[in-house]
Amino acid sequence: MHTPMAFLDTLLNKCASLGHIKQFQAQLVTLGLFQFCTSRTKLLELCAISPFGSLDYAGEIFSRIESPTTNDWNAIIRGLAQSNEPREAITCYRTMSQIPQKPDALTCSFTLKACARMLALLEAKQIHSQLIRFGFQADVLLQTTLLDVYAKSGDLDNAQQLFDEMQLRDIATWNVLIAGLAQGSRPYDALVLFHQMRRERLRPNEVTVLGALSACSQLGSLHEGKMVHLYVQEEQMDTNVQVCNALIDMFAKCGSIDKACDVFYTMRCQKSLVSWNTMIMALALHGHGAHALDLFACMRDAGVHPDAVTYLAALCACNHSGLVSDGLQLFQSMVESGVRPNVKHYGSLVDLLGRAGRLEEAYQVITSLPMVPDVVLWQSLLGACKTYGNVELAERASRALVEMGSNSCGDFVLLSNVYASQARWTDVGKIRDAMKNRDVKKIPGFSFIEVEGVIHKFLNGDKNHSKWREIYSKLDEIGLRIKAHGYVPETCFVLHDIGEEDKEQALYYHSEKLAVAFGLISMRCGTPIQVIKNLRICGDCHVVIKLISKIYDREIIVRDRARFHRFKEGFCSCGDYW
DNA sequence: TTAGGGTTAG
Repeated sequence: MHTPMAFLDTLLNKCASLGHIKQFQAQLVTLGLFQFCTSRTKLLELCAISPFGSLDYAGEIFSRIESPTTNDWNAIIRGLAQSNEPREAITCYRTMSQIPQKPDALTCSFTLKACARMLALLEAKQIHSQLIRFGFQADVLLQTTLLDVYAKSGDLDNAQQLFDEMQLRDIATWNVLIAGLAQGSRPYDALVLFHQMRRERLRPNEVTVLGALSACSQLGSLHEGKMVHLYVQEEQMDTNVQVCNALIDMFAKCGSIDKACDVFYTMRCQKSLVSWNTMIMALALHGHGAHALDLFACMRDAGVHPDAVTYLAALCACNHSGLVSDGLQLFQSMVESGVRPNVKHYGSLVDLLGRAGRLEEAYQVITSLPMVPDVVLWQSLLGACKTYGNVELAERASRALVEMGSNSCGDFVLLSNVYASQARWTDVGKIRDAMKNRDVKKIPGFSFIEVEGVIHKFLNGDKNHSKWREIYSKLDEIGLRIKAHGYVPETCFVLHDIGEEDKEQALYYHSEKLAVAFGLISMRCGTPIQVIKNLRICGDCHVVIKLISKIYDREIIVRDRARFHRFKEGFCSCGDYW
């Protein structure tokens, strides 16, 4: 014998379309139960959050409730938090604070989720203080949600503090902080936490591993990455497609394109679109353009449809390998296949045209863009103008950059280099003055190198390393040897108001050179030296490292912001294009 | 009754 309520619940469980939801609502109204029974709240929730529901219709149901309960509000807020308009969830939460039905821990949880999606730190802090007032703070799930908002919004100090203060943590709590640190600016701390977790005999799961791998990728730490890989194999997590994708990305970004290929080709699970995208991007990063285009063709044969990321990766591969006509064709086929190019795709197109010396066409692309151009497009054009010595177009690009409010050091240096290449020294001087007057933003360059599992970091002109004297004397030795090979410092890469000799000094001690010198003195002969730089590699360093690879017969790999440079026997895998 | 953590570009 069923009670009427149990009967309603059974019926509700069978709802699988908006039509069913409407029929159910009509039943409730007919039976006179709509205003009073809990089934109404369940119905509302179903309508607000299930894929076949409708948030708009949920709003309509909600508006017919005479006095909505906290649970009714929760259903709506939960729906809004996962919608395209998460801000509405916060608005709703505020409205709710003014009525008799007070928010509960769940209301806060859903609203915080909305904050996390919007990176709304301020709003999250307000809710945090209310949580303390309401006495909800002991709840692990809620605390973890809160921790997640702080971490995602970049307030890592608060996230860390919250974590330290928590009485009770579970695996999700650790995962949130690890992922937050990894995606924020503290990948090293993420790995420390990962190891601490293992020491405390907690068992990292797939989510933990994804965070740890992301940290390894950023640090370029092959040593750490291999350890995580080992753990993945031990725990048989390599059947998880996301873990495999993260492994591909990690190996590629840590310089080991062969291992990345291994993982890709021997995956035990079904490859996803992301697997293909990651692998194509990995090959692009290493300048293996032809292989990347092969894969692009293979994925279509495998019935996987390329998306905007795939096209970007493939275009990037063409760019980095100098496959200009392939790239232009690819862009065309993208438009034809209905994938709408975004500003990044146009950026690649400008790069391709610029690289081919088709500067006017590149300029036309930017000026006829169906969207607002970003600074990167103009910067690409400016770079191409430098390569081809086109002063007039370089000035136009610079003007555009200034109008867009760009105040980056690199832009000024590029224009100055264009002038310098034409021996227009008065103009070079003007740029220098402009830079002085404008308080130009300069992102400090730094480089990492991993030696025997320890990561060493160098800034330009850094003397903080315990072996700095040996490093500097190695650089002096390098300086002498490369000059004997005909090296002339390209001081146009420096733009300070200093004399030529000082300029040479400024170049000598660039962070990537310090890291390479440290590698030479501390790593066994024959071991490749691998360095990671946060910015693009400097032109002079590129010349110097090519020479070092030849004179010292050493393979040197530099990962910069854009790609890998593999120096061997005096040549670089980028073919001097970057 | 209902909650938290996840891979590619940028």
